[in-house]
Amino acid sequence: MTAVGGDQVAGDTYDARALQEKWQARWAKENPFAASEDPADDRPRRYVLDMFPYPSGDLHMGHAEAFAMGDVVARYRFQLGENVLHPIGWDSFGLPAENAAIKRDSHPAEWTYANIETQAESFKRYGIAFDWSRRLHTSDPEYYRWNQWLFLRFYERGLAYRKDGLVNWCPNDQTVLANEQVVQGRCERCGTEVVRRSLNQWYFRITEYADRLLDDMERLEGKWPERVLLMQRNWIGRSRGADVRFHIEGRDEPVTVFTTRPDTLFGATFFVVAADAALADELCAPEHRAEFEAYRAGVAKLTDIERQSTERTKTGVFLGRHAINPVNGERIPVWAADYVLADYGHGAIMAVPAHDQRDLDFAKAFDLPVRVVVETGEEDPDITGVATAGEGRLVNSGPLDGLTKTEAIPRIIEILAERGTGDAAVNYRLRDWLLSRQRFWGTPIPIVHCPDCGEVPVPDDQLPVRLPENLRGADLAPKGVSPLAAAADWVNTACPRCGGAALRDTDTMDTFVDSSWYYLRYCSPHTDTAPFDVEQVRRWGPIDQYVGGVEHAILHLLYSRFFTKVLYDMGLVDFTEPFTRLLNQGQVINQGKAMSKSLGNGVDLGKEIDEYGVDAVRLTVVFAGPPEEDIDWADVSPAASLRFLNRAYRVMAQAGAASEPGTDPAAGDLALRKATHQTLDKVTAAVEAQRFNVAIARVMELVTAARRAIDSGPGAADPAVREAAEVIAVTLSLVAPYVAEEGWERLGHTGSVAVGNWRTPDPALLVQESVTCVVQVASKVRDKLQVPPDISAEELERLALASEKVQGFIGERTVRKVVVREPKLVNIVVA
RNA sequence: GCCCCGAUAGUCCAAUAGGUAGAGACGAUGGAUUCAAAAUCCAUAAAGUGUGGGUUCGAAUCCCACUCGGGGUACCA
Repeated sequence: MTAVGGDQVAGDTYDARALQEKWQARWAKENPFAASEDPADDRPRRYVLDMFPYPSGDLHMGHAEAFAMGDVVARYRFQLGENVLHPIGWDSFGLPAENAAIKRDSHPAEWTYANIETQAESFKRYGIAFDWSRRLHTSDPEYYRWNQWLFLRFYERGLAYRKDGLVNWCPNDQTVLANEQVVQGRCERCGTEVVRRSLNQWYFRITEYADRLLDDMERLEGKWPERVLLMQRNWIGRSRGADVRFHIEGRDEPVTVFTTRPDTLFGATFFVVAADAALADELCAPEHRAEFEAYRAGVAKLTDIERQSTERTKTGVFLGRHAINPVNGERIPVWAADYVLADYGHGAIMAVPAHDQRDLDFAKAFDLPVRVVVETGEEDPDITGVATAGEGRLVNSGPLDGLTKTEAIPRIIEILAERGTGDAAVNYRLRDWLLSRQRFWGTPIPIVHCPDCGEVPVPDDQLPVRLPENLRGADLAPKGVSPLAAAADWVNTACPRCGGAALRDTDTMDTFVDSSWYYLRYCSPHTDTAPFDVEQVRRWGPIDQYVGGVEHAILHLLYSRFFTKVLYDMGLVDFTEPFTRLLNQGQVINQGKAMSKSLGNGVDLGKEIDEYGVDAVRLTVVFAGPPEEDIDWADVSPAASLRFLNRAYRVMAQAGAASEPGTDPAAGDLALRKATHQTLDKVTAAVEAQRFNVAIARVMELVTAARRAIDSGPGAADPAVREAAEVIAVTLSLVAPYVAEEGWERLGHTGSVAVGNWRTPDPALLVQESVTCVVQVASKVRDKLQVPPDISAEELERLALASEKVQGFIGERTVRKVVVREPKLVNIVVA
């Protein structure tokens, strides 16, 4: 190791591994990143949270990126001297642990907790500024006990309930899934095609909160990524329209349908009931029974993918019944079909083939009449097969004739309401959250089924209902019912109400329940009398900055928002949105493809760290581009990051060797001082705006400026060089904590650089005495002038016109107009 | 199909409220250093902003259409 630039400083290339060990030990001892609970501590409080990891193995590149981003935010807040809460824990219930246990003939806890330890060690090496004392694992009984407690509170409020219904069933994982966990007709985790099964399951009544979940998003505007808000809005899918009641011949009760186009009611030519709805079964006339049953059986066999294919031609059967259109008394045939969904609206529709493509496709398939009721000027849908949806006047619609859609909708609703056959109505695409799972490694549902008392909640003082510990390996294999059912001594229990023999509910909760409120538990992780200490949550909540991947855009984020609103209604939290700001970091990919084991193109985080060191890896992921964009590992260079860090380190080491801390920078080189303060100003702005890659570019400039000052300027001993080096250490600490600490120490400081060292730029050093003004003639740059920044428009115009170059370009032409944007631009418009 | 987002040197990316297209980096080329190489340092070249229109004194930035890429959603009545 030879010193460069003439300064003999020992070790001017840093040894990443040695620094990592040295500073990890120091941080472990000094605990600089613990949040203060002292009520007298009046520093601003800041809650920064990364979505907690699932312990699937060791940390990988994706974690490296996500946590590096979150740490920039947290460390910036630490540097500002704020009281920062930046905790870590594990989302440690879930299927992979169970599958591993089956394979290894062990208990899921073994695999889970071993992985957690591995990840914890890796996080420590990775240098994330966590408060380790708040660590939690959702699979601990001390944690999941409160899932049960919360479930019971939801149950008391009618927000947790059981119902029969068609549910998504994954044949591979042998469990039901929530709607949110079915992606394109496939199981979100294993990719198996999901089928529908009719089962009795537990649900959370999230639909009751649909309006609030939707409307409260207004307050997240500008603070959450626009696309996440959009995805949630679409997912909730509020549509406004009307409920219309149709009398069915031979049935006492009318059947209600929901429509967003009540204005087209006069165009309804048939009526369709979801084939798998109970209503279809009930309405079916005896002479059509056989045909209907055959049809229904065929539909039940289809997977969601087959069923949802838009290519598929419409199918259905006539039920041998007729409905009466409430506005014109027309008799229209009632059909059963699978294009109508049993669980949306009322599971039945009025079909208006002229103005709805699906209804038209059906009408064409079964030769049903098509009646145009909106004159849009488009071709006859009965001929073209294309339903018309444009604007136009209503026709063939009695009292609505001549009206536009916007006029007709309120009018028809009024008419329906007067006759008592309809009302304005709202429907949502969002369904209730199916929360039971037929798997082992999750939170047992704290309900006992008693032959006499029915469904009985387990009393709070008997919580937690612990998972049995004697099941392992093959005992956990999926059988279509929860493995818990096999634990006879666990299942058989006394009814909490009557004391008689009863059975425990054997399903476990969706693990998204765990993650819906974990952020609250961090505020008081050791509380054992409640899920969280209400006072502590009042102090810390809500989260100022949440960081995580877009894959949770609807799942976790929607559930967590729902939980927060319920807890607000219960008076346990005083805010209604859990995550004030959200940052979605991108993914790390390789050569254009997602990294995967099967492709064998994975980048191993451990190897990268061994080769380049933690700081270089962190710098690489943060510098690669805007945080929300994907990083292709083929496009980045950790080697280059390491080179830069060495350069920065050398500047700090040389400045440290040449001067003492506390040197007054005022006497230093003015140009470098200005560069330092400009950098500080720009880095602060970039970090605040979450443009971390730009912030790093600014630090790079300062390193270059300091390098030059040492080599060919005032030299390493100049106070301005020390000032620059210190600012380099402080700003670099957000991404390269080890180099920053070591550099800070080399600069002669004894404490950690990481906390409370951010500086405010000196405004006097930010003002520039002259700026470059561009003078354009006909929008082309023809001259540049050095002018004072506070120059007046008149003066600048005079100077610009006085320029010889400019005059040369104006020539004989007349000046029509002079646009002056002092102090940076003048544009002379010529004829 | 519908709805969003994006496209800037060979590559990744910058460009306050339209106002000099280049901050930073990778790579390339040349040079210094070296017996040579690595490392280090210095220098240079490189696009007119996906395409076509429009608004404007002036457009990467605003508007319209299209192309390509990415994402969401999929019979939601």
